[in-house]
Amino acid sequence: MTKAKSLAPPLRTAVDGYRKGEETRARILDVALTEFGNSGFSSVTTRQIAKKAGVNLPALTYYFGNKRGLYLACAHAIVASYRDGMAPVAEVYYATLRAPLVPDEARTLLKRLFAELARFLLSTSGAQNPALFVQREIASPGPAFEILYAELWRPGIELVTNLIIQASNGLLSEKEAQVRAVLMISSLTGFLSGLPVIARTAGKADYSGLVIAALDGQIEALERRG
Amino acid sequence: MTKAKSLAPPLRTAVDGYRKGEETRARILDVALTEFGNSGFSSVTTRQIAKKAGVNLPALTYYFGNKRGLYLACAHAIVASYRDGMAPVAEVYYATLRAPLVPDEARTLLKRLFAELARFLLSTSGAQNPALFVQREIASPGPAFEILYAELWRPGIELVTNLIIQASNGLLSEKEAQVRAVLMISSLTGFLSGLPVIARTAGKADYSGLVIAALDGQIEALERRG
DNA sequence: TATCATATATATCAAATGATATAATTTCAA
DNA sequence: TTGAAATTATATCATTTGATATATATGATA
Repeated sequence: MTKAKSLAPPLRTAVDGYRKGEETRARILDVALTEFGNSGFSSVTTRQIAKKAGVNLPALTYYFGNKRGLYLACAHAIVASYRDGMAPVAEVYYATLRAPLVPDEARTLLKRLFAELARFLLSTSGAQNPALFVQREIASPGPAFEILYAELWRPGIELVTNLIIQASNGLLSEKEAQVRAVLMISSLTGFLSGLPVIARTAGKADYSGLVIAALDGQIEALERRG
Repeated sequence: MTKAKSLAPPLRTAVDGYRKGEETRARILDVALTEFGNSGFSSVTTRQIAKKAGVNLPALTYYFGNKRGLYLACAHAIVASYRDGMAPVAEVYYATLRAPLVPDEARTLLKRLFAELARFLLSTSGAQNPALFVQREIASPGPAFEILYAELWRPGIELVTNLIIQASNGLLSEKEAQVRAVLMISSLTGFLSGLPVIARTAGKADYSGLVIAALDGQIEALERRG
C-alpha cells in the first residue's frame, strides 16, 4: 500500500528542471497547441509534433506522459491564456455580482466584454487557434472536455446570459437570454473558424473592427424587442 | 496505354446492383454520416463504421472504394440533403437575382431563409449532424473541403451577404455585410454544436423558436445602425 | 573536476488501422 | 432451375502510431 507504481518518469513540471529543459517543454507545448488546435486530437500524430518541435519522440513522453497528457496540457494552457487575455475585463464579472445593473450599464459592460473577447480571439488566431480548439472539444467532447467546459464555456455563457438579461431590461427570459448568449459567442468562434476561408475571397484583413461593430449592433438591439 | 488498372472493383453506384445491395450501401452511408459528423474523419475507424452498420470491413471498400471515398460520399449526401431541405426557400435565391429589392422585402426574405435554415438544421440534428460535419470541414479542411465550400458555404454566404446589403438600405458595405453574414450563419451552426452541452444545464427542448426569434431581432436591427 | 540529476537519442514493440486477395454465398433474370 | 453477376465473409498484409526500454549526453553543484 506504499506506492502503486513509482516507475513512471516524474513528468517534468514548471518548477523543477533546468532552463533548457523548460524551453524544450515550452516548444513542444507550443507546437502541440498549433497542431491540435488546427486539426484535433486524433488527426495529429505524436511524431508530427515531435518533428516540428525539433525533438525526438520520447521527449513527449518525458515531459507530458503521453499524447493525452500533452493534449490536456494544451487545454490548461488555453485556460490560462484566456485568463490572462481577458484579465482587463474580468472586473465585468464581479460587477455583475455586486449589484443589479441598469440596462445601460449592462449594455456597456457587454460591449466591452465582447470587444475584448473579439480582439483577444482575433489576435491569438495566428498559427494557433485556441478558440477552434475549444469549439472542437465542445462540439465533440474529447479528453479535455470537462476542463474547457467547466473553466471556459459554462462560466462564459453564464456571465453573458446574465448581462443580456439585465441589458434587455426585463424583456428576455433566462432561456431566451441563454440562447442569445450561445448565439453571440458561437458567432465569434465560428467566424474565427471561417476566417481562413473568408480570406480566400475577401482578402486577409483586420476584421476585429467590423466584428465588434456587428456585435455592438446586436447588443444595442437587445432592449428593443424579443 | 490502354488501361491503367482495370482491377479496381466497379464501385457500386445507385443505378446498378440489387435491391439488398442498395440497402446495405445506404446503411453504411447512414452510419458514416453519423460517425463522421460527430467525430470527424480521422477519429472514426472503418471498423467502427462497419460494425455499427452490421457489415464486414471489405464492404466499405466494395461500396465506396476507401475511407476517403466514403467520406466524400457523405459530403455529397449532405449537399443533396441541404438541397432538398432548403428547396422550399430556394426561390429566395432567384428573387435576389431577378431585381433589386426594397429593404422590407429583403428583410422578409432573410427572415424566411434563416427560419427555414434553423428549422432544417435543428430538425436534422438527431444522431446525425450535417452542420457539424460542414463546420468541421470548413474549420480544418479535409478531403471534402472543396465540395462543401463550393456547394454550400460560398453560395450560402453570398446569398446572405446580398440580402443583408439590401436589407440594410445601403447602410452596410459589402465587407460589413459579409462579416454579418458569416456571423449569423456561424451562430447557427455553433449553436448546434453546443446544443448537447446546452441541454446539460437547460434541458432538452425545442429551441428553434427561440433561435429564430433571436435571428429575427438581428435582421430587424440591420437597418437601424452600422 | 567528480558526481548525480536532468535531458536527449537510438532502437524497438505491440496494437490499431486501412486495405486487399480470395473464397463463399446470395440474388435475380433467362 | 440454372448460371452469371452481385454481394458478403474470411484471412491476412503493410503501415502507421503510441509507447517504452535503454543508452548516451548535458548541465549544475559540491
